Amino acid sequence: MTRRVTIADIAAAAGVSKGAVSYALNGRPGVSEATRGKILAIAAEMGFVPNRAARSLSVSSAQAVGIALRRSARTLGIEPYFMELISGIEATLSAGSFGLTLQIVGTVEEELEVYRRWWAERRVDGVLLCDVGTSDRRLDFVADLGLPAVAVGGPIEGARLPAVWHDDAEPCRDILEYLYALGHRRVARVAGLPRLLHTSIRDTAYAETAAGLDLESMVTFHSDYTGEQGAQITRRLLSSARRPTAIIYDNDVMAVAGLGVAHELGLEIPEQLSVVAWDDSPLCRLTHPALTSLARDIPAYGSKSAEVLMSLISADGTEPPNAAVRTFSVQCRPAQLSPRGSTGPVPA
Amino acid sequence: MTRRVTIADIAAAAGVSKGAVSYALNGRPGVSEATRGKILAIAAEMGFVPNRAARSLSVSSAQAVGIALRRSARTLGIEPYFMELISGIEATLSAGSFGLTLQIVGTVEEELEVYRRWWAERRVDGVLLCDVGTSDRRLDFVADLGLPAVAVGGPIEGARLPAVWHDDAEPCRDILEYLYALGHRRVARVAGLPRLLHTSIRDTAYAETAAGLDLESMVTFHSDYTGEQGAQITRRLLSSARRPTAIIYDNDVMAVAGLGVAHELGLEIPEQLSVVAWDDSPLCRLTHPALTSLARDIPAYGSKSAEVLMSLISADGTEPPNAAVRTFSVQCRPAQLSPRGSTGPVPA
DNA sequence: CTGAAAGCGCTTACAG
DNA sequence: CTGAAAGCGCTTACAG
Repeated sequence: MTRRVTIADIAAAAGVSKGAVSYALNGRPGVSEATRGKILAIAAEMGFVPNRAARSLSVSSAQAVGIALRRSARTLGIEPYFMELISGIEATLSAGSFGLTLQIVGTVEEELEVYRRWWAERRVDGVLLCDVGTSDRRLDFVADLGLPAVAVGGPIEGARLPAVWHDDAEPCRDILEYLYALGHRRVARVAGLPRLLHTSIRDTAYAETAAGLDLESMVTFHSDYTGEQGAQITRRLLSSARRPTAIIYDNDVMAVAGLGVAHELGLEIPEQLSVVAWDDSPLCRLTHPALTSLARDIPAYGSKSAEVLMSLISADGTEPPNAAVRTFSVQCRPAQLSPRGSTGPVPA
Repeated sequence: MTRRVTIADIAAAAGVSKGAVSYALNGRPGVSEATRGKILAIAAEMGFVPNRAARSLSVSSAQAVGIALRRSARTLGIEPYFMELISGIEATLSAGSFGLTLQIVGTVEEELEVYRRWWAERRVDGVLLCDVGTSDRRLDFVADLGLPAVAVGGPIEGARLPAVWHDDAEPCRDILEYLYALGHRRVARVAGLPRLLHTSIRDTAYAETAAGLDLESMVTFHSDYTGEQGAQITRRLLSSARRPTAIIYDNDVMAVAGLGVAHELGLEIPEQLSVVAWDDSPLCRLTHPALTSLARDIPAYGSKSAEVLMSLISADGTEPPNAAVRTFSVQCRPAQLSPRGSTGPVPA
């Protein structure tokens, strides 16, 4: 545990001032190429790594972004979505030598408080907002705070911050038309939390598509994404008089749970029931039969979000209220239908 | 976006020195109760939040701990284990107003490099080492570095750092004796990565327990924890001449995959095959029948690890090479058998 | 109990 | 191109 080497040590060893060392290290003008090379060599030899706190204090930036997650431990664990998203985010951040600070919160109020504190402390330079809601207090809050932020979800009308999103409507149309082509006329959907933006976008898309097809029924039940609710709703659906011949689930966890219920009731899949899952995690390939799903590249989605946030942060210093940057909206590739064993034609 | 308030502002408003403000804010002696109260009131009114970087630079501590995860995006996502662990860790850290810095790495070399950099930068005050191996380079590396660290796993012989762990041997005995009591004589195990410490501990425990019972066979296949390998090994096991009547999986993901294969082969569960999973995530209740599992409180495990690390960090300043603290070993409650529908007696 | 000052390790105008 | 100096916002001995 030797003493940490600082720019003062390098300056002494190189026989120059600390300022010169800083210029050399940061690749800025102010030193000749000769001294720059010498300084760099000495720094490398001494194993110099700049102290973050000192740098942050000087440039008034944390070189870190934050994510506050408002989900319970068990919900977070079971949803492959978040870990995949975080993987993508983290990979991009660390490539830009940004750190990722994570905090789990219980309520919106707590979440807002975390943002306020992080920003006041300068613990982060910006945040990523997950689980965007239809009417989301956080959006205005961070904008008012002046905290750089990117919404991971959208599109958001009248946004005061950039959003990274993918079209949820198109995949909804795809899957419904696919099921229709397979002969399904009674389709049910186990949807996510109604307060989430993408749930409401899907609600609308399904309703509009259904209106254009002569379906016998298209019912939707909202849930909290847990396997418990997925199973419970499925049980109710499958016990009804004219039960659906196909069920679409808004996440993979509920689809797996629904499949379990179908097995429990002795239904043959896909002969007696077709099942579709959103979010093609490996979970979908674990079941028998494997689940037909709507696959998105979630790590790429996280990556893109991090990228936009980093550009927002670096842009922020130069021209603060840049409307063009703020309302920047990036659309990712929509979910693709990935048909597997859990869907099939309705027997004549 | 008003200017951030600093202790200088408070000092000016209160008519005292910056030093007095610092003493008052940190609850240290050096100010009278009267001025302390006045300073605190002004600070609260002005919405003061101390700048992290400045504090870190002064006290030479980051008020943050780091976790480097060496797993792929998809493996991380599918394993509820990590998110649950992180939830527990994070809850405890933020209660102590420590931040959590997360990084995902590809190789051990990268991981070691991350530790070196984090410590040199003072980006973290300590790290949590997950996925402890039987022969783990990281242990000596961080000890040599002088970087405070806690191993999340153990027990570790000749440890130079504290370990938080739970006994894996006892649950192994429990489950094997339970299966034996149900009449199972041909038991198979789909184990985790052989390089991981807990895998080898379980290997030994099963072997020793099996030796004391008159089993016909007790085979073990090692895997990488993915559903793919779980399914593949299960297929092989169930296609063999004298196939096992019970299979124990080292994680829940493989157990779910194994159950899928059993369904695929038309086996009745538990009549023709009993299935046991380690790690009782909600995943185990999603299947039909629900999986008998070995349940641990993983968030609590993470919590405890974070707690030990924080105490190690605060102890570190006072008496650096404290052997008693360093080799501190905390044993958590071992996994408990949670019987559900996937296990049953062997038909006569 | 209180104030003035130095220091943590960087960055960045500002003179030479 | 280079050096000396001030400053980022805290903490902490050190005198009064």
